[in-house]
Amino acid sequence: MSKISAPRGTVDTLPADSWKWQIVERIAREVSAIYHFGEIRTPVFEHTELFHRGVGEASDIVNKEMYTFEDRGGRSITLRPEGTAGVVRAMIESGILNDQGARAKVFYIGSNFRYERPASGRLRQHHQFGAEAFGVAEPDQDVECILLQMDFYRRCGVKDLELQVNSLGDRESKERYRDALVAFLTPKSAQLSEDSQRRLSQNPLRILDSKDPRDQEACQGAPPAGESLSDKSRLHFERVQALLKSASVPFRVNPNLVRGFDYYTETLWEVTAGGLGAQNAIGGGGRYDNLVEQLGGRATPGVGFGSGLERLLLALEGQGVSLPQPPGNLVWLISHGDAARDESWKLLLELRAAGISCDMDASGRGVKGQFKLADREKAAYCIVIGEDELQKREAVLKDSATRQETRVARDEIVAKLQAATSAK
RNA sequence: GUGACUUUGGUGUAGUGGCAGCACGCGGCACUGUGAAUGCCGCCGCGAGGGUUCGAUUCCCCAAGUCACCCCA
Repeated sequence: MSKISAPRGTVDTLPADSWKWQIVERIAREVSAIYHFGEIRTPVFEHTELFHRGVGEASDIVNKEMYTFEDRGGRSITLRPEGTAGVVRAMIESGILNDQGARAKVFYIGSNFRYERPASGRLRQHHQFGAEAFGVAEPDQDVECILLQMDFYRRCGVKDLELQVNSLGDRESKERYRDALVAFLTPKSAQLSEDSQRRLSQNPLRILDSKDPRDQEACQGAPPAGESLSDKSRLHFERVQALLKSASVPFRVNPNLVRGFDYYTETLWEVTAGGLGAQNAIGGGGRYDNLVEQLGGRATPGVGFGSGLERLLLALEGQGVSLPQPPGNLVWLISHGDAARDESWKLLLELRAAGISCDMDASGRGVKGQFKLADREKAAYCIVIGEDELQKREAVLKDSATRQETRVARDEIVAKLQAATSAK
């Protein structure tokens, strides 16, 4: 039979690595709780229209990267390419945002799907930790989200971070900026890259972000976003910066920072990390004050971020930072002879009933082989039972670290191991 | 989506148009009572696929991975 491989751009996470995911996810949940965000879980697939209306028709993600298919009932379904749209949909649908002045702070951990050309740090299924805060239009809320995100990185041990911030302003400021940019670039359209010539009508802000030297040349002297900001938007952005400073979070204002979703207004930000290569963004976010209304909810401001977990893990690896490996407290049962083996089996059940992680060989190896297995599985303790111990109603308890053996009465083994393994 | 490079046991590698070798690993035995020691024996592979050829691991296609662009997490 021929083998079947995992689909392109997907990976399996095996036990040798899954512990890292457990730690990172645990840190995400802990830091979210500290900032008082509650967990939300939404479907992995949604009606395609949600992303067309939410993420935006002009974005590359909606245009050419979505996994869209018709289900057996003839509905157009899309595997979510990002987390925010589904969260907003769920908040509206649940009625949480219906009350005047409603507020909610939620976080999520889950998969996103984009039809991309895979590379290191770029997969077709990737995972994000994200958070969204609804109902507060003040810049303080933007900064709380940024602080949550940066705190998450700090607790994971990521180094060499850079936070870039920018503001596109409210809807009117954004349109004013867009018009100014189109007016500036249209006379130069001939010297733009092919991609950017298309963007000029579709998504002109993206041209600023282009790395093509022709585009960068053409953008020289372009009107900065700040000039188009309304007074309110300018004050908003200034307070974001003031609050970041007062929280001692280093950042850089990047007037060319543009992000891939159409729904952003006012503040937007991106965080890059060293150790990643070309795909060096590990997370980004922004404010989206029109999105809830656009998706059929009562007009409610919102702000949030998404952070890639594969890239976080890659960055840690690239930086030589290792996550704190949880202490092993596995107990391995070793027996000599058939009667002792039966006794070990009974003890195994007792230990497990007492909540102790334990295992034993089931394939009839000799004592040496059983010790080898215990060693390979990194058992913290071994319990050895043979004829002698059986007769005396005892067992030998061996500490793997010190290799010291002590004889323990059969009736006291469970309690003794409970104390030993919980102490670790 | 564009271009370049890469792909050999579980891992790391050598090599060739006709016999695929090494190291680590894994299993057994020496050794039914102590783990990473020693010795012996053994196990596992040319990217699932297609083509050229008398014959392909080797050449071509395809696939997958990596890098840059692109995009973004």
